[in-house]
Amino acid sequence: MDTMTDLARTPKHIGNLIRRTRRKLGLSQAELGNKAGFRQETISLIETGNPATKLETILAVLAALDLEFHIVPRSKGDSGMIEDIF
Amino acid sequence: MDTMTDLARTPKHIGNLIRRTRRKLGLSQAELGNKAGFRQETISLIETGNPATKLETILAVLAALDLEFHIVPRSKGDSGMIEDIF
DNA sequence: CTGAATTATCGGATATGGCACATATAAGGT
DNA sequence: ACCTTATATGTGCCATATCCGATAATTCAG
Repeated sequence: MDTMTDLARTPKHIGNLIRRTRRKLGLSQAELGNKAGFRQETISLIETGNPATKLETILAVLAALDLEFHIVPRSKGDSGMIEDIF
Repeated sequence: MDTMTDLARTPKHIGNLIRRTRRKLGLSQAELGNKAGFRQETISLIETGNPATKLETILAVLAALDLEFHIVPRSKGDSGMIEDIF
C-alpha cells in the first residue's frame, strides 16, 4: 500500500534519500564520510545530486547506511516522469 | 518465491545484470550504447564491472534497458557476503 | 575453416572525481 | 548576539572516465 522501496532514477533522488537516511541515523556528513571512507565534502556533493559521482562511491555510502540498490524493471505506473521536486 | 528484484551491491552485479538484460533484448553493446548515448567501449567497461563508472552513465544505461534502481534497507538474510562469482 | 559481427583494448585529448587543506555559509543551541 | 557544529564552496593535484579513432581478440553463423 505504501512505497516500501525507494525509486532512484536520478542522482537527486539518490542524494535526497541518502540525506534523509543519514539524518534519521543521527549522523553528520563527516561521520558518514568516515564510515564510508570518504570526506565530508564528498558526501555533500552526493547529497546535492552530483551526477558524476563514481559508482563505487555511491555503493560505499549506501552500504554505510545499511542500504543497497536493487535493479528492477521500470515500473510504468510509478510516475513515469519525475521532475525531482527538490 | 523467486527473486523479483535484483540485488546490486557491487559494480560487477550491476554489470552482469546489464549484460544479461541487454542480451535478452537482443542488443549489441554498440546498439545499447547508441540508445543510452555512450560508446560501445563504455558499455564494455560497465559490463565488466568498472567500479569508477559515473553514476549518470549507469542511470542512462539502465533507463535504456527499461530498468531502474530502487534503494532498500540491506536485507540481512540476503547473502551477507557476496563474492561476485563472475 | 572462414568471414562477419561483437567485444575488448590502446593512445591521446578533455573533463571531472575525490584527496588535502582552507574557508565560507548556514544552522542550532544557550 | 554568540559560539559551536554542520554544510557548502574554492584551489591545486593525481587518477581516471569518456570521447575519438584504430585495432586486437573473441564469438558466431555458414
